[in-house]
Amino acid sequence: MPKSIKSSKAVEDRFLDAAARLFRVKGFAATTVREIARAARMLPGSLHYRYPTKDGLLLALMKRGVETDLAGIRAAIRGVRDPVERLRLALRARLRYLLGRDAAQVVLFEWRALKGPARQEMVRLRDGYEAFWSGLLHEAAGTGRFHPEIDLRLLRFLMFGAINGAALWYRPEGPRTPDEISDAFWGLIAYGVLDEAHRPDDVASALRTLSALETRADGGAVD
Amino acid sequence: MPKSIKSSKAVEDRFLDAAARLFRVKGFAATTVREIARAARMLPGSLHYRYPTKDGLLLALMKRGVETDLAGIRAAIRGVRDPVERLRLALRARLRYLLGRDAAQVVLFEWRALKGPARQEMVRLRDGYEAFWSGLLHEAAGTGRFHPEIDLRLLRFLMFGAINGAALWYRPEGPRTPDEISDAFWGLIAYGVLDEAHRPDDVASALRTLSALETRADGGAVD
Amino acid sequence: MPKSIKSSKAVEDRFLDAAARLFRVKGFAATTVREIARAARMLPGSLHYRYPTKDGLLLALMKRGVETDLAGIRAAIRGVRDPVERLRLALRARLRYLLGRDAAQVVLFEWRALKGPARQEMVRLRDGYEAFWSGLLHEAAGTGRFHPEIDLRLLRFLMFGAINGAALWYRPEGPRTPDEISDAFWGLIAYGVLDEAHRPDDVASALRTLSALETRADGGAVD
Amino acid sequence: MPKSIKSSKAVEDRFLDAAARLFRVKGFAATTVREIARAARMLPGSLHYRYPTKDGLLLALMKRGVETDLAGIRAAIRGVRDPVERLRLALRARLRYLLGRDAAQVVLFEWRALKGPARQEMVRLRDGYEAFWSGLLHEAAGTGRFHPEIDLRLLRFLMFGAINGAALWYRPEGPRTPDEISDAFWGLIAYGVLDEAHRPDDVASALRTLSALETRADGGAVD
DNA sequence: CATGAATGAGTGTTCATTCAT
DNA sequence: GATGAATGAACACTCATTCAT
Repeated sequence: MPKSIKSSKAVEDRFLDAAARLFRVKGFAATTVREIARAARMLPGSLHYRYPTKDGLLLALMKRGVETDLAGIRAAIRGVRDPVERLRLALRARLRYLLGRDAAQVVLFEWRALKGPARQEMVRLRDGYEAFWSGLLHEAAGTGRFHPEIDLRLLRFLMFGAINGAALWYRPEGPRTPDEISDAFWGLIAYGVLDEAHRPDDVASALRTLSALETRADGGAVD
Repeated sequence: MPKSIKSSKAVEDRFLDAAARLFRVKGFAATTVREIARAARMLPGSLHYRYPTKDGLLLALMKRGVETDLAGIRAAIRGVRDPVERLRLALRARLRYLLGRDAAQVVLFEWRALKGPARQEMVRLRDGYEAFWSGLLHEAAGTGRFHPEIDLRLLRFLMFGAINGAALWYRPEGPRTPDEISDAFWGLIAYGVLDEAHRPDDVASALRTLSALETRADGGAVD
Repeated sequence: MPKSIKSSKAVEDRFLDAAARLFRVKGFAATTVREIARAARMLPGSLHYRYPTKDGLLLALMKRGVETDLAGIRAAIRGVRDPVERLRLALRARLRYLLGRDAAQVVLFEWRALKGPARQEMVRLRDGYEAFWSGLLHEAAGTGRFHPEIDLRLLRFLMFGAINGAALWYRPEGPRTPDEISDAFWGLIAYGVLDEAHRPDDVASALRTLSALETRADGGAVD
Repeated sequence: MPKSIKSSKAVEDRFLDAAARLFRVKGFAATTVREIARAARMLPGSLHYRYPTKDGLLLALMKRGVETDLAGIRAAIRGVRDPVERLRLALRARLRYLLGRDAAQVVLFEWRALKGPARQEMVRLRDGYEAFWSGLLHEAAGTGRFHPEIDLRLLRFLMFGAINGAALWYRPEGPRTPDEISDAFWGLIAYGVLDEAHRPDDVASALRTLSALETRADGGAVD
């Protein structure tokens, strides 16, 4: 029954899309299932038929979000060899996805709403995602073109903080495309703010940070 | 009656402290006023006596957060002349506040929950805060030690994204103090990731971004 | 087509058996049609094909219960002439049915759930059943071996109360078979608890009760 | 605050009385909390303020029922010495309570609705109640006026089955008072149905039943 | 000032029933 | 005959807010 499978998938997507938009705009807790159903042009009972609980809907949304995100990034760097360039392109894909899909922002801000097993599954998902980025960073650093003193884990947090933060201020009608913003961030991170003429003699020591890695309370360290 | 004023202030602080902690852990919408009252060892009726609405409580919390934050930053840079150093110290103070107390973290993600006048007041509060940082950045850039092509607004977003993001991953038992994290971020931003030997000849063009400023949908642009 | 009739009957029995068990364990109102369908290894739609309403299912269950019960009792007393012995054997058959299958227990407590026409039909069913027992009792009393002062309607209630009550405390793994329990009840009812040496002189007056029959609110009196 | 305590107790009683009546007429599962609140002339939220869950309301109702029942029975037999007469008076009190208050019947039929800890507490309550009756029966048998072959546990089930069953057929407008019904039952149980002239020679063997006591699945045997 | 009982609109969820396939 | 997706009214329960004391 290609018809029924197709329509079933389409119905689920309608629910997930509607939920993603509302969760992004109003937040998970402030969004009612009735609003989601109405936005999907269905009735509350029908939503419950597919997703028995509101938490389950959020989890399904987040899963789809992470998968789509990773797929987009992998496609963006496919065939590119230079690890530093791969990092730049990955950042581009990430920001493009973050600003283009509602689900991505939901993943960022609403994971506190999940409890118990659903939360654990989300943590697992996120750890996998972070591990992927750790890999990209290690490969880029492995070229020898990075200052050797740089703490890659803090660098990852810096990059992600900047990129994710864009979800809070970006407006589609603004003057820059996501790609331009991403490249600008990358430029700042790669080359620094200070003119070369005004740098201290020993940049290395300024970049040096503690080497011990903290251990994460909710799972092992990725980096 | 300094006594009564003091005790009144203390009671309000108990409510705000309790609310700050709960909002951070569970989110604004997922926290009930009964929980806040119980955490402050009061009864729901008493909470409503001080803060007639839940939105009002969030707004008061945000106001206190911005004031405390700004006071900490101003104290940190008092007497320091060099604008670049002032920027570094301000970042330190900001992260110290963000990681040390619960209060302001709620500002980052929960303002979506506010509606109508409360939301407008929140936007005004945030705009004032951002204007302060814009001032710091312009002064630093005014030294001539920044690459002239840098978009200060994007730089502010980069810095704030990184700093605010730390609220999501920082653990007090981790290996670094807030000051160390802040300095490390500043080091990366100031000097860049790439070794000087591997930079392109024309860093300026890589840093150049569009000059037009986007207009903010929810208020005027600050920068 | 004896085949299709047979299979149709078998399917209906699967539904009724599943419903009987669940109604006994959880009660009528607390049992969902989905649970019944699942227990019968069918889907909700299929259950509704046979029994369009949940009330109808309960009614069908009750009908089957009364029919099976009466058939068992009739078989047990077939060929026995002595009306008192017929009464003892009927009690045995009744308890055997009640404890052996789930079906009829639901009749005892769940008819409150029915409304309107279904409830009237249930009352009719029950009245017919009670009329059968009234006949048995009148025949036994007609032998002249009963104390003449005994109110046969109250005696019927006593017997039924004891027998039906067994459905609430009986455990198959207990020390007595249903037949033993029934005979023990019959022994107590027939011969009394008090030793003959300790009876009052005038047992008759102690047994005498009012002769007027109450009228039933939900239908005519059977006895 | 005698006022508030008194009114608080009165409000709780209003809820319990309303719930008892509705549970008796429609059953626990078929009664909505809105109906209970309306019957108590309160709003749903107010009911929830006193009884956070519907199950808790049922449990409170049952507790009050058992306590009131026992208190009535104890008052009825106070000062009476003859154990057989005490038994007769206890049965009277029990039936009077059962037919006079809605709560009692709820205890009889709705305990299946309780789950987990609430169910265990109910079982404990019921065991205590049954133990009280066991005591009455043993004392009566201890007079030597009972047939020695009688199984007291089965006798208890017989008595309770008859008495409890009355809840299902009794109508206040009927021809007999609860006391008359109770005495009639007691007469039948005490002296038996069969006229002395028609008894078999060996009543003892007819009354004899197995001596081993079954163990209860949900707790120890009381008798 | 502080309380806590009461409110009632609204929430996530349930479930008997319908019906196109 | 059988299916299972869809329905929507109803459910138990929540909770910000009110207000008499």
